[in-house]
Amino acid sequence: MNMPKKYHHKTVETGRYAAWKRRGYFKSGDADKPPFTIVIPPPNVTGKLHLGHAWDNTLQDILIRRKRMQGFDALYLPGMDHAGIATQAKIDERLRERGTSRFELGREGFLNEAWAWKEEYAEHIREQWAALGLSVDYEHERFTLDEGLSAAVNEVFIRLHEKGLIYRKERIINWDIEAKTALSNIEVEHKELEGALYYVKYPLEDGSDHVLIATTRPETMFGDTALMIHPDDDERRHLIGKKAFIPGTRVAIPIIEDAIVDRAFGTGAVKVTPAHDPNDFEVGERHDLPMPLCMHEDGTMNERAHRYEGLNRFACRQRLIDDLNHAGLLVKTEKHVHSVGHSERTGVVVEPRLSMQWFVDMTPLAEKALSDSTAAFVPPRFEKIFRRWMENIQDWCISRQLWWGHRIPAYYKGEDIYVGNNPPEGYTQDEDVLDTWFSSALWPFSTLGWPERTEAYQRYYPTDVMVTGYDIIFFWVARMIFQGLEFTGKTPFKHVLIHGLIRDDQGRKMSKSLGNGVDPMDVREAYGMDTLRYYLTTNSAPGQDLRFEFDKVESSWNYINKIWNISRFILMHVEGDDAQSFTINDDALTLKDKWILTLYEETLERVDELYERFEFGEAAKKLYTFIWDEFASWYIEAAKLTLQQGDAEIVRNTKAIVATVWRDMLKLLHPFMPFVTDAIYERLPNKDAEAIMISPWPTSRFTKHPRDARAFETMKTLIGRVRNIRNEYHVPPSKPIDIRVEAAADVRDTMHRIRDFIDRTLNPASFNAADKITHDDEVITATEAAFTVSVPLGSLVDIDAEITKTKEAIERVDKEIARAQGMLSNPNFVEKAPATKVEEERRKLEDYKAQQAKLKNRLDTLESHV
RNA sequence: GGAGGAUUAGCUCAGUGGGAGAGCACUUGCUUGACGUGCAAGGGGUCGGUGGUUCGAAUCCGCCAUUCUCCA
Repeated sequence: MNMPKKYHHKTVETGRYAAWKRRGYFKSGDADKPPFTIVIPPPNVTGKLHLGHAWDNTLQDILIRRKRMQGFDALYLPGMDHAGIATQAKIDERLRERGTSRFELGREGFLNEAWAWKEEYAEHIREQWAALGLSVDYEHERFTLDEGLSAAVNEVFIRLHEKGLIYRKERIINWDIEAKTALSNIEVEHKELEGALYYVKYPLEDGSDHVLIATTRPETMFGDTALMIHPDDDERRHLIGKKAFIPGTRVAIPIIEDAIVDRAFGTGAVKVTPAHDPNDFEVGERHDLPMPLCMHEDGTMNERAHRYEGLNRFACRQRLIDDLNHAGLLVKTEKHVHSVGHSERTGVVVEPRLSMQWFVDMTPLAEKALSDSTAAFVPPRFEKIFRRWMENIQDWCISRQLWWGHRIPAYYKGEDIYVGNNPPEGYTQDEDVLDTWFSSALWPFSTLGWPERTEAYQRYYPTDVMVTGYDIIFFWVARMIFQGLEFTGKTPFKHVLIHGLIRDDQGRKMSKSLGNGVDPMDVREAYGMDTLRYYLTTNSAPGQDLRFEFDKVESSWNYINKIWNISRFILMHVEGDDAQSFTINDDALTLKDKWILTLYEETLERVDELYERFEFGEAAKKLYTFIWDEFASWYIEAAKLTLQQGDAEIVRNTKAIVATVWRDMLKLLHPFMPFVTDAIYERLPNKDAEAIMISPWPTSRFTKHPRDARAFETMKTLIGRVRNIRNEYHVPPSKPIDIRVEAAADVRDTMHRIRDFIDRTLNPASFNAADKITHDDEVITATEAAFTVSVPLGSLVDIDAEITKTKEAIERVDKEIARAQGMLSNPNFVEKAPATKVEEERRKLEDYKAQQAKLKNRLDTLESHV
């Protein structure tokens, strides 16, 4: 026995992962077992994993480790995502620091840089997976830009195009002026901002009057191609067909009518900028208006803005407003709160911009997803979120003006477009790449070899559980579902386990800008990865956010330290024993043995059920209570005596029970804390496998003894009541006390059976038990249904205080009796409530009545003393 | 505007039809040979408000309040 007194996480964890990997424990492929598959949500190759990854991945590892132990061919498939915009931005930054740029390097040179970057960061990520203890099968590791996965992306693009579900059109898209690429709708975050509504005069061409327009974006006036009023606008009806000048210019635009105008907003007349606003674009199409852009791709004004050319859009707005004001064309400015789109990637205000892009026609795909998806969301409420989004789906802009990604398999020659894998001579490929999520959507099957019908694909697809945060249900889960159904005919996973987000100790989202992030590797350094894993996965309810608190991390550490010390105690007694000696002899079971084995069975059943329902917090809590409050605090304490004094067979049997129960508890804990359980398991003389992670998951094995279990619970209560008396009256444990117990024969018999334990826990000077006990001295009494225990404390006894306490106890019991009688005298309850409930209430009522009688006697005795 | 979450002990959170729970914090005592990062005992809550369903509601339903999030 050379276990240190204190749990030392570094010693425990160092080298352990490498050994598991070396021995091939993570490998899948045993065809004799049923498959169980989880694909990792591929982290971006941009950098480090954060606490969110640690949480998400640990949940996956918990599921996988348990299923592996349960005899499944468990495949936990790892991989990474190329993360187009994010990675390209990082590489651009690196190049800038080096004094160069991707434009200087050219596309090929840039891609070489990008792949070097990927190799570097992939290695970082693998190191972090190892630190997390993830039992991933590296032989199946994939990257979204791998050859096979790229082939899958091309296949999907080409097939959707053939079906007419992918099209190329000039439309208003969300333009990120910083990344200089299109974004999809869900990559835009809407924020309420206080802006202004500017009231601007557009002079009529004939000089007779002007039209007053209210706009939040005056700088786009250089892209105006009409003014618009409502057909029912009688006051301004005469203006229709006339022309007005864009203020400050000699550019005349027509005044048109369209029912889309909201007459209640602003002045009831609006400007139309078809190339910079989605609604105006529709108007432009309806009225066949020209659609000029007035900005460059970087958000600066173009030549149409005349003297404002080159200014960025906001600087232009400011200057323009000043100038209009001086020219008397600005009538007024009102504060105006409105929703402004920001790039989810770069944070800049998104510019709606007319642009030629590729789109997926979502309608038929969404319909199929809604009717055919069999994904069971956990918790179920998240399914509603998925469905609502699908029901209100919009077409998906999938082209990105980037270099790092899957280049679109479309080729051009003059006006001709070819989409496919083998372009004819003389065609040049589209410069753009696809949205990263376009390839992520295929992840559950592209990683398994699709579109080839590989062995892995046929064996492991569809996958079993997808674990991810609620923040990417739209981005990812929904898209995997419709692409899976479209291309494999199956929902790509049976369950979707949704977890929340990690927040800081004040409930704020962790973010770089706030600087409130916590690095999982720092937590590992201070507390160990088992502590972090346990903390993350057991401290919130499914789907709920988690507030990161070091106090709780610490209490998780304390728990593992407790587990360490329980193990230490057990190993002190059993280490080196012959493996054969751990067979439990049912004929030699003591009361406490029957109690703990009964509790063990109940715990195992319940924990398994909770695991199966993904209720890890509850499962862990159940284990915690069993291990700490029952097994350690009572069973081991009682076993200490047996191990010292019992006869040889009882000692052997006690060791067998302790070792068996504990080995199984380590197994139930293993998915949460793989390192420490592995380290302890390997020292056990009764281990049943080479390593805990490949050992069999415990199943029901003991007979339950409910009556003995209840009898032992009564003894726990008895001991508790006497301890309470000692504490209340400040009688130190070292001072022996007389103990008298009034109880029926069966209870007295039980007490007799655990007399040594009573002696040890209560330190009695004398111990008397009888049917009826009368006292002629001053005693402190505790009354239960099954017994009355009294301790004579002489002058310490305050009769008045005892009377008060007894009266309070009677009041409590009276209340309970009233409650139970109320229920039982209600015919509706007796008829409608389950029979077990009714029976339970009857039993309680009898217990309370018994207790009440004893308390009343006690009160009489006390009062006669006064 | 629509949808959803949260509201339970000082703090952070579980629980979810049938006697209010945990961790931390707090009080008292303890050199009990696994653990003082521990052991023993204890104090502390009209489960946001309100109406309803039910024999019975912290738990289910309606409304209100506060707060957070997503969507438009």
